[in-house]
Amino acid sequence: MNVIDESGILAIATRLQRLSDQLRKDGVLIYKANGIDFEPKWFPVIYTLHLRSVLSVVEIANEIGYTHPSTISLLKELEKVKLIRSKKDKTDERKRLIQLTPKGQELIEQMKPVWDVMIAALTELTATQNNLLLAIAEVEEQMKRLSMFERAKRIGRLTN
Amino acid sequence: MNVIDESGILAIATRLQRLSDQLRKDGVLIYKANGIDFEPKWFPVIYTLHLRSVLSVVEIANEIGYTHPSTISLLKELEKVKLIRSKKDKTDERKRLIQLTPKGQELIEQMKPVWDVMIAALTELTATQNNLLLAIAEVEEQMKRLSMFERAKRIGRLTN
DNA sequence: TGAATATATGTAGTTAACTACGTAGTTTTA
DNA sequence: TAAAACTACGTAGTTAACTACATATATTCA
Repeated sequence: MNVIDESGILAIATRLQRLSDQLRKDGVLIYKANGIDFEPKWFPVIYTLHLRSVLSVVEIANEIGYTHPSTISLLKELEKVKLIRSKKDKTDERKRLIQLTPKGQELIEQMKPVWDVMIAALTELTATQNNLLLAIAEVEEQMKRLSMFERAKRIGRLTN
Repeated sequence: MNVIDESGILAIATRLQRLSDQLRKDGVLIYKANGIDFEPKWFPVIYTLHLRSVLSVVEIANEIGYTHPSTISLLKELEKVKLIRSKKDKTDERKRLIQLTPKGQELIEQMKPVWDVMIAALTELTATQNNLLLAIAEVEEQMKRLSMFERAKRIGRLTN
């Protein structure tokens, strides 16, 4: 992938995605090597419920930064493997309240030492001159102030 | 997305992907605002052909770091909108040689000033304390030396 | 030189996110 | 207090990458 590396910042979206994919694939391998039946894509939901215990579908979606349909399909999977369960909110019939099952809580306890190993491996990987995690946070912050599109408009004085 | 931001490095794959998506979406808007009919996902192929002029399917796939089936589907789209064309390699009948059409070359000339604006906007966005592009390159380099999985094995002394 | 292996391309099906749209409750307001 | 607007959830269909498999041509080697 010479050309993409050399094209510099224009291909940054491609490179971000590729890096994300690679890390996620390694995540799968690490869980598997530890005998844990868990997919990295479930992490945001499970971790959120670990911290907040009972949340509605949309609350989870907001916490993890996904759309609610994406969240619903994750929740369906997690319900199927019995890591979470849900019940109607009695005070607001529109809402479905989600929480971990005992099995889900046990799995989290099993995963905690694996998470520690992952944190260590990731910290090692990203402890370079320019820290990736900090760089992401900084760029997210910059984008909150003014998106790439807004910046391009300003720079290029677009009519639109 | 409070929880994900707070969960730190464990959710780094999720955050990388989200950032990539946002940048790509803004890319679409910027092309559109400049009256250019171009999708950011086409960039790697088009930019590669711009630099190398004639390549086979697999050569392009390697340059852009995608699998060849993904590359084939991009090439199909690009052929449909007549930005590229292909012909059989006479010395090796297995190969299909791909190149830009005149329309493709014209479009590149049209896009160049837009690319400059994008480069400026992205440079502005990522010129923070920890430079995102450099951080990516550094992590890619680290992963080439030893993947996250290998590091986790070493750290956790896994049996597998 | 023919059999085995390797390479190039292609197809089918999967995945994990998305957008667009619909419905049912809840809240606000005229 | 009925209509309008909003909120929560769900479904259907799309997208952009992937893996697995199939086939045709080229190369290597016994």
